[in-house]
Amino acid sequence: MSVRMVILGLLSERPLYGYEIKQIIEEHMGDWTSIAFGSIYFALDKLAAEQFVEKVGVEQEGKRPSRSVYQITERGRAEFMRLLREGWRKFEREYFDVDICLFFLGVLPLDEVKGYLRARRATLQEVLNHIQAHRAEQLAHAEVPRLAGAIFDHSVTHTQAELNWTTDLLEKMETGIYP
Amino acid sequence: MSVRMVILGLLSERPLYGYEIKQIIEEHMGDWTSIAFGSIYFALDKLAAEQFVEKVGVEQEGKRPSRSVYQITERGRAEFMRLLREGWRKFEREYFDVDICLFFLGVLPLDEVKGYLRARRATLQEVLNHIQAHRAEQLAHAEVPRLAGAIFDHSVTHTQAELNWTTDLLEKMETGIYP
DNA sequence: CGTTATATATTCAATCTAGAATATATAACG
DNA sequence: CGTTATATATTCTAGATTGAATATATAACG
Repeated sequence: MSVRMVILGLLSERPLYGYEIKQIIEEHMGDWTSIAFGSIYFALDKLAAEQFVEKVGVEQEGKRPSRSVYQITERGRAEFMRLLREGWRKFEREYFDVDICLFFLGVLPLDEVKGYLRARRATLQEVLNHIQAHRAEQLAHAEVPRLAGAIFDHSVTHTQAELNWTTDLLEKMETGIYP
Repeated sequence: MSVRMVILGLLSERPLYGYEIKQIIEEHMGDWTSIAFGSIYFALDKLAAEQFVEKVGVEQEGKRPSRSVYQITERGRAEFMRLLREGWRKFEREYFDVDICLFFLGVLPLDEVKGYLRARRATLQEVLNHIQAHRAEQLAHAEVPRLAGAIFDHSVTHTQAELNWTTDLLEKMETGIYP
């Protein structure tokens, strides 16, 4: 549902075509979301069928592929607000593949797994550094909305949480508490 | 990929049929994973076509629907180990719908959003209490493998992280730092 | 100036997922 | 004992998602 939310949100500011939406997402939201081309065009089709958006025309620059521009409708604005309310209200549990790997610990040699955990720990530390550096850099530009800080903090918090958990698990494995 | 991993993992212990796999997942892994019927039967079909599992026969108790029992093959065991290695190695960034809602803050009245954040904070605290109680209860039974503790900790860590972030964001909104 | 790389714009096939629909068996209950 | 609820077992459809494939335009570079 977040695909629909992003598209309606961006279209609520001005009319856009598919490729442009992809570009905006990558440029302005790339740190905390990712949506494939297929998903965007699929969602635009569906939203148009539901009359939440409508095709306002087909532009073409020179001989480049023509582009279908969509604008949001009144119904679409209402739907966007509904989706936002739903998004704020719903709390989704998230699942981690690593938990499944851990559940089947014993299938792979223990030392091999410890190696993976050490690598994960290192990667997580790198990711954390990267996010924090990127955060500082982004927020130096005053143009970025203030809330961008909160969104960065979200990533930082969860990455730090994952790093803490990984470090703790590895320590318990190395001192023989686990498995 | 986690669907395949779970199925191959469970089949690596003994032959099972689809519904049984669903039951085991809900009973033993329900706290940290969830797989729908459709996904299980789809994956079994696919795994069979790839010769990672094979149908060993069709049981039937009385006049109940017959059940197709699958067992893992040697190729399947190798594939399972490959998937485990891949699972340990890959680090997947996760995205949160709430970040998108936050990006579009300003569309809904600010007080309404604050209300949602307070509700989220309360829900998160409840979820945290619930996990911790459940964790204590589960680990009291000595039969549960020791690593179950680590998996619970994973949920606890991330739920706590989410709670911390939410609390912080709300505080900044209430003291006027945000938006 | 010719060649290669990159950017523009969309479509498509392949895959995966959730959950309702189906159909029957047993348990529960007054 | 009849009715309702729940458990067993799978199938099926509708929907969603990804990433490659397609086709052209501009930039880069020696």
